[in-house]
Amino acid sequence: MPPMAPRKTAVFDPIACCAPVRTDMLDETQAVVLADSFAALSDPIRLRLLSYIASAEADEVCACELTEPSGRSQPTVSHHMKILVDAGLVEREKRGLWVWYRLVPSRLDALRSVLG
Amino acid sequence: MPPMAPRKTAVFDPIACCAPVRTDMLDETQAVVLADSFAALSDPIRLRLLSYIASAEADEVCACELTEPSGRSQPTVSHHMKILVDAGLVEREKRGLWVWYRLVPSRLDALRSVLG
DNA sequence: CAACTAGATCGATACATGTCAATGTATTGG
DNA sequence: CCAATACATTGACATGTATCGATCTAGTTG
Repeated sequence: MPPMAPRKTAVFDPIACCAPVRTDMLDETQAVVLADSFAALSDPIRLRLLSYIASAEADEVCACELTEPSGRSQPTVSHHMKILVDAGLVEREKRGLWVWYRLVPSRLDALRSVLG
Repeated sequence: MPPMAPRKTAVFDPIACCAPVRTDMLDETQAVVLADSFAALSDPIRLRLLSYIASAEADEVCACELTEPSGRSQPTVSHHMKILVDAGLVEREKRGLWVWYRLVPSRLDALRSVLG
């Protein structure tokens, strides 16, 4: 049996905004929530969709603009956008026939801070 | 057809350390690499294992110490640690019978900066 | 070398996920 | 109200992933 190192106690702020992965041990519940967020980023198509919106001049992008650059069918893009929206990384707004997507920067910042 | 917004051109530094998701559109290859990294973080057990190592007093943790707090079998823990190591987030060193794991902070920082 | 041990690998199973054609739904315009 | 349109949902399929018991591998110790 190798030597035991002492461990810090886990003190956690339930606000999802800044779970300190690198300073305290995550409990089961926090881990599930965070894993879901990272799962939304774990697909190349979704990363490209997110990046496409983020890199647009305008702060929102029409859904009709996403199908072609992603190289996937319309239902597939719709499916992936739903995952990004459900993860809270993107906001969806329907205006008339069209749907517009916007980033939710605070959520991206939150995820970023989790890695710090 | 809704109004078209002009788009920035994608200029990319192939060094994985700082792909700017929020300022330029990712190409296929970058997206796959990054998606793999986030996939390593997309499981609650792996997040807890990572967090366990990160929150330890010592800068390395014995594999034998990981099975019990994770609540999974030894083969399952070994499987998840391999994924973290393959993703470059954790380093593995075998000394005698035991295996020791260390974080790779630069990789975590890199992933963090991707969200910025 | 033989017995023991820590961890990796294998094989099997159950479940999750990406994908698209087909169809459904809501909104607009004639 | 009817035809057209933009997007969502459904159904089906293939692939990927988490899990664990059983076994293998490599290092240690007598």
